[in-house]
Amino acid sequence: MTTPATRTSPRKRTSNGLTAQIGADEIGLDALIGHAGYAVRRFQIWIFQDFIRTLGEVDIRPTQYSVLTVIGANPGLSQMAVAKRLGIERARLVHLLDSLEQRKLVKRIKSKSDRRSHALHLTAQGETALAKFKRLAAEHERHVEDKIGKANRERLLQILAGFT
Amino acid sequence: MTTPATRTSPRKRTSNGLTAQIGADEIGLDALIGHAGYAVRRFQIWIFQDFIRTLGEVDIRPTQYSVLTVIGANPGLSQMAVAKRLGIERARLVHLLDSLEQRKLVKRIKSKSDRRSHALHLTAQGETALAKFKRLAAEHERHVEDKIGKANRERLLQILAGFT
DNA sequence: CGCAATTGTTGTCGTCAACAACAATCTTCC
DNA sequence: GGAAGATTGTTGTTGACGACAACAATTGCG
Repeated sequence: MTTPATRTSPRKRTSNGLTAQIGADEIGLDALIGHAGYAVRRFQIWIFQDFIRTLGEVDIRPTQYSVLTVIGANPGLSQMAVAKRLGIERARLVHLLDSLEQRKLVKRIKSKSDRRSHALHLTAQGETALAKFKRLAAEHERHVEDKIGKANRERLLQILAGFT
Repeated sequence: MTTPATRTSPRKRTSNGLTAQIGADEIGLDALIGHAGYAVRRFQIWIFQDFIRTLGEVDIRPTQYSVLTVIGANPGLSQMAVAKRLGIERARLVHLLDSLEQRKLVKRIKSKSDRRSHALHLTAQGETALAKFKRLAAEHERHVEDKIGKANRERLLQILAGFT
């Protein structure tokens, strides 16, 4: 937990001779505390690890989940549209869909109105699978609540609503 | 950042129009909204990009900045201690320090008390450089304030304080 | 002393963002 | 109607990053 945030300057003389070995929990972060990016990075690592662990039994990672969710809610989207909406490179989405298609969760249907693009749909298997994924994702979300508190999670979502 | 330049393809329905092409901003996220992880991921991408851009003139990335800050505040630390404190693999820290040492910002001093380890220090050049980095980082932090609001940034730091 | 643990290092593997190039196809404009 | 330009999906490369495994040198402990 390492909460002694009030520590200021734990430096011990080391300039030439003996090296002062300090425990990791005694090291001052100084300017790092107060940087939103640092806190957000650490939190994002934690939250992704919990997501990956909670959905480990179904082998679904956060990005895969977001793709499935968007396709499920908007059948027929093109790869370009999905990529743009989720902030994923379309080059990257190709591999993601290759994987999901091999697992029979998604299918690419050649669009007749624009033969360059594919209309993305969930398979029947994908629909039922996504339902299970959503239950597990909800469980993960409860872990977040346990970690930072229900009210804080709500506030967090509210603060960051503009980025979704 | 959900690039503002992606204002493309305002077309919505092709002439024969079987497949409905929708603009990216009209796509429903459904279950994705309400997931803390998704919002945090998008926010983290935005904040890192702004950090990288704001400190682009000095070519310092977030991880490099965190390493320099910790060493600056705690001279003489071993690589192990820095890695543990920042949640970086010690294997990864090797390359980070190689780069920073080549740029004459950091020096590894062989510890006499434990000849396995190195005591990490900023060079004189590193000290003055870090001062400049901190000014630019503060500017970046103001961008965050502009984006989500001063009060929200404070609240965010408070909520995520346990992860630093 | 001898053996386990630690430290820095090297290497591999997989994820992810950012680009670049390309063929097929569509749109636009002359 | 047709050439020129843009878009879509695809392949490939690069670099940052996290996770692991193995290794030599060194330390610490039984």
